Amino acid sequence: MEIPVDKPILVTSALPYVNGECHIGHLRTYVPADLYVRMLRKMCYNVRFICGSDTHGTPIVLSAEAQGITPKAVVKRYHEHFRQVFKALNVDFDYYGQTDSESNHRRTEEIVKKLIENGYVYKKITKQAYCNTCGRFLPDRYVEGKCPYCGAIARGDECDQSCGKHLEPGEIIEPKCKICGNDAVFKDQEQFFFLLSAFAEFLASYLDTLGGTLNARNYAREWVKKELRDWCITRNLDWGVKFPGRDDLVVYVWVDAPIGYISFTEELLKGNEDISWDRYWKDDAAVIVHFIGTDIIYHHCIFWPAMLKGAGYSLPDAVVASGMVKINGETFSKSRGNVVWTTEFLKRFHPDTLRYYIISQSSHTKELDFSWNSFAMRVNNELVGVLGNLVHRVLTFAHKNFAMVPEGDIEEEIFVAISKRRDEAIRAVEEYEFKKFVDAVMSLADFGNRAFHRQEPWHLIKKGEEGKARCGTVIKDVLQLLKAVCILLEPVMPEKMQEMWHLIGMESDVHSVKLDELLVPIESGQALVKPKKLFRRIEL
RNA sequence: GCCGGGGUGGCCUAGUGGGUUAGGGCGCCAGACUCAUAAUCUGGAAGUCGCGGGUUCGAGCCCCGCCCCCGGCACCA
Repeated sequence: MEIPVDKPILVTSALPYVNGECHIGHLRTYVPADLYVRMLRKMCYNVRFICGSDTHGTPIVLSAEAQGITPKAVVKRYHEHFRQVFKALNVDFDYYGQTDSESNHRRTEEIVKKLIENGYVYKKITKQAYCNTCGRFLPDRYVEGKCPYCGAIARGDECDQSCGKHLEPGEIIEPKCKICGNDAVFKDQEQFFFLLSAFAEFLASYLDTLGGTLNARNYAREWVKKELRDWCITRNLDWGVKFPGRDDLVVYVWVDAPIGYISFTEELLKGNEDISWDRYWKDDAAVIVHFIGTDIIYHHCIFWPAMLKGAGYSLPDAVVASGMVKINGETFSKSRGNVVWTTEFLKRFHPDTLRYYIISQSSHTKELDFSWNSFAMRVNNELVGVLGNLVHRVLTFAHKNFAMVPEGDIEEEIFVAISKRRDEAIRAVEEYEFKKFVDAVMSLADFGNRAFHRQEPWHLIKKGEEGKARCGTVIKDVLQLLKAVCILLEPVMPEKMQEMWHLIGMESDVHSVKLDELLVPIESGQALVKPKKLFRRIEL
């Protein structure tokens, strides 16, 4: 998507559901979003980046009960955990909130009231499974019984193992509570529904204008082409945002979760005199980009825009959906131990190597198959072999023979090479092709190795003053390349590139350096220290 | 079943307004270099671009049929 230069941009990253620890699957969304934001800033856009914890819903309530603590305590614990993980990985949100905040309660109530006012919410009696033993109503996924069509064991809402038919509430035979295993009964319950069916036409045309990745639009179109069923937006729970006027009902978690995007914007901009939150969410004065995983496309491309439209809010401009992560070809599974926890990973390896791997291993919308072997290969071949080695060899050589950035002019071909890769990198980011982005930049380092080797400075240095002067030019050319690599790779590996920035004699903060610095010749005379190794080989 | 994505050398993969010898990476083989983290550089072998038809002077890219793989099929965070 081409980004309008004159508008501020709001980038959001999917809200982690805080009932468990962060695994590397989560990062597939956050790391590219962070890269995107850092790169846009280098391109001088006005960007704000927000996220927060998704705190409501049944799984958190159950998780709390299992641990004998309150939902609030569960939320607090994992909210803190995610904050720390993001900090460790340098996923640098301008604001990280949580959906149980007062302002999110308020904003959710306001939006639900508005939907009611506009005639998009209606009441309906439904059959709801109730477990007498647990003393609670059961969401469909916690009900198990026999399929009335084929007789196989089925979930409350769908015959998921056998015939695949959708089951209406109350249809399932011999319902049992999946939590305690005892019999469940169906009770009549008053629930509220969102008139999603009224938005079919709107959504069809909206999806045609939506930016972001193709997988998001295609997936959503499929639903719009079929019939859109109205959506039950209330639950019989205590934990959550109360449905207006009903103390016994909370809104479904997928109502208040995305509204977090709005309330976090409000919280971020509170007291900001230059711009207020409603410029983003009411006046259509900003570009809104959501980074999510393919598993929640439905909610972001169907429910969410319909809700916003129905309540009179601005619509998202782009939805960028990342593919799922697998481990050694298998789906994540906590029970089978097929999972890689982020904190465990970070005990062993530098966060930037993980960021690099996630970005470079596969195209953003495709599945990423993690393996320790492929991780080690990327680090050893690319970060150590190509980039780390180039930095180390040229700086060691320069330090020994010059001890500073040598005099001399930079060859024109260097600037040509940099400009070419810069353009490729910008195009890649605009297309959400983050692998292409990193590949384009790394090819500059590759270019550097070839140039250095071809000109054999280790021979030149032995050929008197003239040789030394030419040698200086070779080094300076490569340093210019490294400067460019550093700037362009900062969005991928912020910490390592800051280290490298200092190694090549730069004193500023590479995080705030803009793209126009790419073609500014590196200055001669700056002291060069004996380099330390930027990356270390991984032996498995 | 329906919808979407995909099937390109041992592995991963680029490549749609159809047009020079199908591009890159990993791995492999040979050689070079020695400034450098056994890193680097040069060269090489290896592909009937899922199958069968068709359109065209010409198709990985277009059309028809078929096979296979992956994901989704809703209130589940």
